[in-house]
Amino acid sequence: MKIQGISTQTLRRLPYYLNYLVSNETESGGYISAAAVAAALNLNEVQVRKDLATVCQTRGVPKKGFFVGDLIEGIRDCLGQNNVNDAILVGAGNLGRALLSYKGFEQYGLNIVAAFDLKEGTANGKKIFALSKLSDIISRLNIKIAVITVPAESAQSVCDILTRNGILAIWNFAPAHLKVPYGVLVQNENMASSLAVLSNHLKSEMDKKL
Amino acid sequence: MKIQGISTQTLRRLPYYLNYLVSNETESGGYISAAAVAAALNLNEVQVRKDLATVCQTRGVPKKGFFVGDLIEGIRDCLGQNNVNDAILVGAGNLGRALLSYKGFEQYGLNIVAAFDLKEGTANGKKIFALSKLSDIISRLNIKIAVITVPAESAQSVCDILTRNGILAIWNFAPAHLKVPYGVLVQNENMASSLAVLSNHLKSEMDKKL
DNA sequence: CTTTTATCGATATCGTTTTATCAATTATAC
DNA sequence: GTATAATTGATAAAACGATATCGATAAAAG
Repeated sequence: MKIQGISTQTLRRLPYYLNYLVSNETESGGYISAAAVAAALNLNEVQVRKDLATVCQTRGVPKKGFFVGDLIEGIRDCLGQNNVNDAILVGAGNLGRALLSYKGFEQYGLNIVAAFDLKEGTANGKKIFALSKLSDIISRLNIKIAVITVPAESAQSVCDILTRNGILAIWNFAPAHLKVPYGVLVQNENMASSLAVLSNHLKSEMDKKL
Repeated sequence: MKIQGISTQTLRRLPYYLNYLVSNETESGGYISAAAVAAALNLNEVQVRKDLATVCQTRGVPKKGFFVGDLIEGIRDCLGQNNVNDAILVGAGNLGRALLSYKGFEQYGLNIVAAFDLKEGTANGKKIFALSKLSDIISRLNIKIAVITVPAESAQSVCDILTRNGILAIWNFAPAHLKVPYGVLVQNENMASSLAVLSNHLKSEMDKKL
């Protein structure tokens, strides 16, 4: 299957397709058209067609659409949801603890196996390791994914430790732009950025009404 | 100030600038150049210059840069961080509770004043209201922002209730595309989408090494 | 006062993503 | 078997965002 060469934007839409396809699998009669998916998810039809064609092994059939089973399998393959990825989390503050207690990650293929903070402790019944043990544990467990939930000031230094020890993908919740070596991906999950967009929209909507 | 007509991407970068500018306000000597900010945040210089020029009242001064005070004020204005926005949260499952217990939102101008779920209860010492009271409370408190943390299946129906009652901005954590009336903004914060990007990157990096 | 130089602002170029268009294909109906 | 209609796949156009280039400006230095 074509795993590489999928645009980031397409990749971000795949979970939406998957969710819809799985929850409607039975009633779709085996095939579904790009137009139907687009209408359901409120997306552009051509965009959906291109996305689906990218991930689906089999071609779409005129007058019928794409075979739902192949679509689901193709998307799952691209997302790697069949093999759970082990990850570590650095920063056991408020947000870090909240994420640790969130049970929904495994469903998406992420398994947080260890958490770290400045000093040892426990949170939600899970052991928090001292930062000094970071390098050791990453390399021994051969971890490739890390979640960063430390304050912005320390994000880069934590990031440096991580990449030096072979981390390839970082899910960054700190409000800081991280510099990483080539080949390492940073996915920023900045609550503040999202709130920025929301809040600005709200403000201009309110202004309109004055 | 120019609140409307700011691109979404610029808007998402504003919190980064703000964070950097505030934490370096004293040592910057009053003025800072776009190049300096760009270097610190690992961004393109021209991009930063354009962004800063968009939000700053005063023009940048050759050989000096932008006046930091004006920058901070301009960004805060755009983000509406001076007036905390009251919000409600619907869905007190794992993720919802995690967000409720997260103390960092007010810092960014969001204040969750009430939470709702199918049935009443308490979480983290906060009262959870029954969904039936949603309409009433939204209109009485004149809430304009809502956070959705319900399962994908019920996201659209919750969303409909919200928009019917005057909600203008929705922060959607459910893996579902929401259809909203014109003028309502949905900001998707899909963990699954982010994980999709991370996981796919990891997969293709690992494939390279084989 | 003049020269130098850092910085901005504007314009142009480039690449990516989205959207539009249309011919090719094939199931379905007659 | 032929016509019809839905749907795809491919190509083109448009929109958007990021980056490069360069002249204009004003502070600083001589």
